[in-house]
Amino acid sequence: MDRLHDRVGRRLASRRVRYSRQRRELAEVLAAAGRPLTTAELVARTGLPQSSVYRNLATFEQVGVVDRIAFAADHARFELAEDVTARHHHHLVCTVCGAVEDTVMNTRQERSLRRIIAALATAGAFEVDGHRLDVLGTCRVCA
Amino acid sequence: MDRLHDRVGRRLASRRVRYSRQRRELAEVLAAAGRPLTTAELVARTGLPQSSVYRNLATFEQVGVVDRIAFAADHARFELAEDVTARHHHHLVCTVCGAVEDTVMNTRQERSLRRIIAALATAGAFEVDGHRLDVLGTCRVCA
DNA sequence: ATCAGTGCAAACTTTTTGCACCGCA
DNA sequence: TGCGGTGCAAAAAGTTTGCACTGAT
Repeated sequence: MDRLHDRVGRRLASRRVRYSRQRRELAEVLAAAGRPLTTAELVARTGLPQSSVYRNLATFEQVGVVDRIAFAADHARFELAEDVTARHHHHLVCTVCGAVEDTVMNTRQERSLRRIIAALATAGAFEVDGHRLDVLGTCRVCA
Repeated sequence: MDRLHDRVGRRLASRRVRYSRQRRELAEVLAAAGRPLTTAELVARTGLPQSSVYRNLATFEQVGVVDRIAFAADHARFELAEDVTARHHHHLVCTVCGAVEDTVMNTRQERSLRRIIAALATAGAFEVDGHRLDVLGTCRVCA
C-alpha cells in the first residue's frame, strides 16, 4: 500500500503533478480490485463525483499510472499500469455476463507468447511495445 | 463478394432475418476494410443514416455476422465475424494515432498461442471459447 | 399483403468542460 | 500564497429508441 503510493507518487512528482487525497483513494481502489474497473464502479467505491473520477483517470493515464481499456463500447475500464503494479497480466472475459478478471501466465508461457508476437511484428513492419491478450469464454458463475 | 453475401445471407435466413440492400452494403464495406471500422466510418462509407448503421450492426452482432470490439472507449469498432470471413486474425494497434490493422499469424504460431491459452484456462476454471490478441506499438506512419 | 426494416428526430447514456472555490507544495 | 485540483452543473459525444412509412419475402 505504501509501496503503491510511493510508486504512483514518484511518477506524479516527476511530472510535477500533485498526489491529492482523491487521487490516493482512486489508486487504492484500483489496486484492491483485482480486475479493471468501470468509471461507475470507481464512483461508487470512492464516493468521488464523476467529474473528479474522469479527470483524475485522464491525468493518471497521461502520466502512465493507469491504462484505459475497453471491452464493451459502453463503459471504459481502468486498471493500474504495469509499471506501477510490476505485474504483467491478461484478462479472462466472460462473454455471457461481461465480467473481466485478471489472470497471470507463468514465465515460460509468457516468454513463448512474446516470441510469437515478435515474429508477427517483424513480418508487419510494426514496432511492438506491448501486447494485450483477452481470453474469451464463460466464467464460473455463468457456466 | 458473392461468397460474402452467400454466407451472410445464409446466416440471416437461418434466423429469419432479411438481407436488405442496406445490410448488403454494410457487409461489403466491412469486408473491404481490412480492419475494424467505427460507426462513423461506416456511416461515411455507406451513406446510411446513423440509426440504420447502429441497428443493423446490432442485428448482425446478434446473428453472429459481426463482432463488436472496442479499443478506445469513445468509438465502438465492428468487423465481420470469423465464421463469415473464415479467417482468424489479430490486431496491430498503434498507441500513437490509434490506428488498428488486421494481421494474421502462421499456423504454427497460432497453434502455439492456443496451447498457451488452454493451459491458462485450465488453471483458472474458465471455459475458453476464443481469444483476442492485440499487439500494441507504433505503426509505419507514426514511427 | 404482411411484417421486418428504414429514416427521421428525439431521448438517453457516457464522457468532457466551464467556472468559482479549495487546499497542497 | 499561487496554481493545480475539486465539485457542481451544463454541454458534448456517442448510442438507442419511438413512430410512421417503405420494401423484401
